Amino acid sequence: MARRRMARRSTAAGARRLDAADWIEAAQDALAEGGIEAVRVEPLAKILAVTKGSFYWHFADRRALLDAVLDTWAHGRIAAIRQQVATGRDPDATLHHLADLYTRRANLRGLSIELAIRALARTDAAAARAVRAVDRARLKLVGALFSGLGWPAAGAPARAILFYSFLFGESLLDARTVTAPARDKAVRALIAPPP
Amino acid sequence: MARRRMARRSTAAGARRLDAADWIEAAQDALAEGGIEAVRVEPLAKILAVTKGSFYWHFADRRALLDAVLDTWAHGRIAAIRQQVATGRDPDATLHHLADLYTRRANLRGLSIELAIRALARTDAAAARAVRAVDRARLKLVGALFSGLGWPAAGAPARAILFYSFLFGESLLDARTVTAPARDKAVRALIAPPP
DNA sequence: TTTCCACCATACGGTTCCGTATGTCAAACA
DNA sequence: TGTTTGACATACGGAACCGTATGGTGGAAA
Repeated sequence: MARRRMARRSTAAGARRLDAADWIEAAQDALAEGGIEAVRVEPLAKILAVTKGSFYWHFADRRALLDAVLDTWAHGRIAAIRQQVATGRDPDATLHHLADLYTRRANLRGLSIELAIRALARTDAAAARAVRAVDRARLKLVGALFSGLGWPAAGAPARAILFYSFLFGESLLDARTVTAPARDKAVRALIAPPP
Repeated sequence: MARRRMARRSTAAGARRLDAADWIEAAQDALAEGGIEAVRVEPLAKILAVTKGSFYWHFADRRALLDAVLDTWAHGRIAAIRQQVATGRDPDATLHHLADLYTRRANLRGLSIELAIRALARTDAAAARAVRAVDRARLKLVGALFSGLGWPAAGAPARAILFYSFLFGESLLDARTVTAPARDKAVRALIAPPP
């Protein structure tokens, strides 16, 4: 439930008309809650309280919706990481904030979407492309943060890989087995300056 | 294609009869190559060159197959990690060997199955239980390896979490963006003894 | 040899979903 | 006010699957 730009156009009965963005947002919700196999045309239509006649007005087919979701996700994540590293905070605080977004479940919906897309990327070429674009941007920018922490040019990229791998990997481990103190300890070890 | 206990029973025409284990193995193949949505009764029957009449003889329903796959996977992974740490090698060599199994794609099929099951675990309770059992065993045993490397009792569990999070997370990143040298550098940093 | 049964084939009904074709209606427009 | 048109609803055909019911068969036991 991100921005709900309300009442852009509404009939007398208050029933809004939909556009492609509404379908994309509903698809992201389904992706977060049920994975890729929950992103289906007719169930989404039911959730949006319309029929699939609406869907096939806005999209050619289901594949077009998936591509739009991937495109929206990739552009959004790239814009987000650029914004995160441009806040003027020091690298240490920025990295801790980025880590919190995933490990502390500050953005559970975003995390679920990300994991679903990365799972899809193992078999879907378009998803793999979206992941590649996001990874390139993140590893570049986060690598610069580690450089700012004092890591040499030869070590910063590996540190950035370590950082992001941990964030995604940790969310795949059993949440009841990974205790919060151990997890936070791992995060601090990752963000620590070079010896 | 693990052990193909061949010709346990075969007809004159060479057409083997199947048992539940054959279906589980085929399901694992499908899981590795197409994710959970590829594990379907009729497509599997086609691959095994039988009809689904065979399937419903060995299993009550599709859910029973999934549960059997999860059970087989969990027991197999727990037995495997116990065997890995009991080889008599020093902790450093054992950890590097474990890391290679994932990061060097020495066991791509196993990795794909693992990721598919962990993705499923986000929405499926039985899969979550299987993941929990495996994580408990692995984190305990690998934590002991880090203790053997010299990490204190207060730091070894976090190190084990870091280790396994990295392995799974790294395989979710774009393979073309994560260079092999940077990846290996990250592995060495993870397995390094405490400062 | 006959019987038996594990294993599978065949056939079916039912559900869910995709995609298309076409009708409908309110709102913008002329 | 009549006409257009964007945004649906309705209805349909078809495919893919699930699960069941029941019949067939080959090999081992009796």
